[in-house]
Amino acid sequence: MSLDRRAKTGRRKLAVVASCCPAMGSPRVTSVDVAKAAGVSQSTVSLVFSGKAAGRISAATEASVRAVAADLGYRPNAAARALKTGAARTIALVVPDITNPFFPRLLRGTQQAAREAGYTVALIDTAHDHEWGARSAEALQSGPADGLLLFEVDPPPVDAGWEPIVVIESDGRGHPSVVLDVVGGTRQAVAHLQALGHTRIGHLTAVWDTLTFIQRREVIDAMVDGDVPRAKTDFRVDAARADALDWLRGEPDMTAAFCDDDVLAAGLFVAARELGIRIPEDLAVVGFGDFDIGRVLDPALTTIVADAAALGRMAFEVLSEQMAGGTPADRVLPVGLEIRGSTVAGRG
Amino acid sequence: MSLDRRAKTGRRKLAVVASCCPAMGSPRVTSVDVAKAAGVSQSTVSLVFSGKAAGRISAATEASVRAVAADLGYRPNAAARALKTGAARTIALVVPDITNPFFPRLLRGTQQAAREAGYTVALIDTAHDHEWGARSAEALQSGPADGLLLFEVDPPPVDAGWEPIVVIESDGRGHPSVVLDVVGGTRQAVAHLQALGHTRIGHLTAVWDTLTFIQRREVIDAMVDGDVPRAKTDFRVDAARADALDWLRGEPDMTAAFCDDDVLAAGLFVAARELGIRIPEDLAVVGFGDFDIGRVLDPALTTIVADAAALGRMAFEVLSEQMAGGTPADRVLPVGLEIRGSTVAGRG
DNA sequence: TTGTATGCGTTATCAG
DNA sequence: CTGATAACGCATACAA
Repeated sequence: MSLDRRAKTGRRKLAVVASCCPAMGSPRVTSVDVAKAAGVSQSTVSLVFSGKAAGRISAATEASVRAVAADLGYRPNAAARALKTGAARTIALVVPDITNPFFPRLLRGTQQAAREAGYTVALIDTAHDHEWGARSAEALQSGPADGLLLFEVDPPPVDAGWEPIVVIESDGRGHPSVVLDVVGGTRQAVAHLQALGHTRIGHLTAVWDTLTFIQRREVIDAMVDGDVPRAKTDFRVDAARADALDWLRGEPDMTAAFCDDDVLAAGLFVAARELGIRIPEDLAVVGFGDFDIGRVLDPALTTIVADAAALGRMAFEVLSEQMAGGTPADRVLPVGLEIRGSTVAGRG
Repeated sequence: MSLDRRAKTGRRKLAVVASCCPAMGSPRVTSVDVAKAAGVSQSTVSLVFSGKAAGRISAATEASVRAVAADLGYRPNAAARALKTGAARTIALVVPDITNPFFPRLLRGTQQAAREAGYTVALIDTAHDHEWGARSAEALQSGPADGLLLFEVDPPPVDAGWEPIVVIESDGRGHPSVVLDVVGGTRQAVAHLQALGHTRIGHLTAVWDTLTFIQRREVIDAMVDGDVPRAKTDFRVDAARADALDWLRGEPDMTAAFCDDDVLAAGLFVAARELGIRIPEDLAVVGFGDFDIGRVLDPALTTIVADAAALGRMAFEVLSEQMAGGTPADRVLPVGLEIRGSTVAGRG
């Protein structure tokens, strides 16, 4: 009974709450409140705020509704809208390590594209916890996200309880995928080193056996004669430095190294510095990614330029197509070799 | 009429959709579907999945409900739950530049804390677009997020249509805030330089006039005699390098520089290298943040260590308190000076 | 221990 | 051009 009365005098509620205690909870203004205050029906308010007012609601009415709404501080409730429409206008991007400079750029590109399309991006950083990644993907499917961008996370099977998914830099297993031209980039890098006369080329590689790293290993193994000196390490400067220290000591006749990431290359630089190994005279180094950390090294790092932002935008486009009901084709983003001082003395 | 019939034979829908065309849209399984298939009521299913089954639903029933649900691929609809409960179990973190190494770490810390509490973090990167930041904050209040963590974004007034907000590294204007002990850190750094005998100490500062940078300027101005050589620059290595080049040329008698960020310091290093200025002999350099980019410089960068992850965790804790209805106190996170080779030769 | 009924705030389909 | 009214899927007081 008293509830009914409250509903009928609901308009007064606002003033009361505002002057009472905002901390107690948000004074939620609904479309009904706006309708009452504006003297129109709730559906009119809805029409105005869902952008479907054109040609259906008079300009005067719309203006007054908007004015009243602004006055009351009304905002459409996202949960209710999502429930009704079945779309949250949110996508999730799941990445293994937001701490690696590649991923912030990926996120930024994704977010730019998403923002233009009116989508919000929720970023999930799994910190290389595969299970957590998989569970996040699972959880996100329940509805918080209308679509998923998965970087190096095993996607759920295509047939399962299901939602638009695009896979980045890994095997789509049926889902559309977006990848860098890792094979092409690695070939360029190795060819560059070989053109410089290097024959004993090492590979400082990631500890993870995911598609992108497997491809690099395969390309290098195929292009380089004999066995390839190889060390696996974590994508952190200190870890890379420590592992590179051992590696360099154990491979005295290695004259060039391909690193799976600029961060690894930076670790290798530090190790080389400690051992008195000169770059590029004693050791030529190539990285992957083109991060700031490679540009400030002395000499600057030759690297494979990967446009992470473009990859993110591309991934969003593909996801868009998929959310629109299409069946997008896989895409490959070209990469380029940027030659700097770490392979050619006196350069950059 | 036909709608009613569909509702009644709804259970069959699943099989049809599954065998037909998954790409057409997700075969949404609802708690009603599960209830029917399990031969229980919808509320029983709800009880099971909202974790309130203990002592109310028999173990056998619960097990069978779960089995059927798993079989059908049921996931509770987040929007419906959010609508009903009024909480999305999501918070948003708004940052100015995810590309700066500080913020990924901040995010990671926030996410760790949030995850433990069962919250998801949505990251919004404004790319230093203040308006976009403000609008995001506005938009997020509608309900996608139960609470907001705002880094260097002007918070909406406390009294407005309202939601829990914690402000990081800026003026809360009534909202609880979490900040680094920037004043203490800057003091330590300047004192360190002065103890080394430097008197002409410059300041490579940010182009933004936000609280944290204003504080640093004030501390330095107060501690250093005479005018302080100062240059403003963007938080990008190339921008910092370019600006530092001019700055160094124009300030020949400056013997030490405090940089607002390790990224700026890295730019300064590159510029100094190009000009043949030796670090630390000709110029001692202190950074802020303790990023990888400072560790790989030669010599390594003396810096103010700011634990971004801890700041993120702290911010989430404060937000938690607030969401729980409390009125948390502001908090300050201590920072420490890490002395390395860029100020003291032969060190690190 | 389980089932029934109701409403969260929206959107969308209709009459008016 | 506008106003009732019925879902959307879940949670919860209450009845059984």
